[in-house]
Amino acid sequence: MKIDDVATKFEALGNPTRLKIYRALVRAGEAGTPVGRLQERLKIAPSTLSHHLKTLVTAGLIRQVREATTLNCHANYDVMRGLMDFMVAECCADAVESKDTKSAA
Amino acid sequence: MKIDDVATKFEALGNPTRLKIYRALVRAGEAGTPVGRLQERLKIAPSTLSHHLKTLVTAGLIRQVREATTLNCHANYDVMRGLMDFMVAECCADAVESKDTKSAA
DNA sequence: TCGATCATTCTAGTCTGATCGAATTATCAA
DNA sequence: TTGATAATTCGATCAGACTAGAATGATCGA
Repeated sequence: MKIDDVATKFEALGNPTRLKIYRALVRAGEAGTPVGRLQERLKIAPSTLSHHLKTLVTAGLIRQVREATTLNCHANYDVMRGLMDFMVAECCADAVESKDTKSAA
Repeated sequence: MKIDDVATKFEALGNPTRLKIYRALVRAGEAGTPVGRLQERLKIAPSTLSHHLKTLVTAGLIRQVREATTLNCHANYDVMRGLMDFMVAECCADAVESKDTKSAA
């Protein structure tokens, strides 16, 4: 994952409202959550919610699947894993080593 | 870590320039990197760099230690670890399970 | 087709963030 | 103290983000 892509995803997660949406979707697991239910639970104006969902979809963090009249939203776990990998591999190789050294000392 | 704090940290990492700064600091390890060296390596205007560093410090992602005339910048590895923990514990418990189930199937 | 529900898009207002040049503060060497 | 270097703060501009009400599009039951 390129660093600009990572930044885009972090930016998407950097808004409190969007982070709550994302967390709700991740917790929902494979079943996902319809837009309407998110709206009820998080008490967000529909237009605002839709705006944030679009941002999350564009960032690749979630996807939406139409099921009859409702739109079901799912977290993209692979992308989340990619972010974690970036934090660990691209960033934290030295960090972990340093930390271990420190802890051991 | 509260969800708003997490959002603040993600937001800080959500700017490409800041993410590059942060990555450079994480890679620098315990030794850290002076502001001036960051400025040389990343080719950012001093005032812009200072602005972003302030944001990272405020978010708690890095800290600065004065050493004579230079300011040495360090990544806060504990905070990074806290972010990872949030992703895993607050978010991904179901995700990992679902993934394993899927992979096994 | 009509009506109802679900969700998005449009439009607009407000606000915050990114950037950089210029001026300022801080530290040290001589 | 003076001069030099390091870094921040100030001031201004510009672009983009957040929010939400109103209007529109999509889907299905009757």
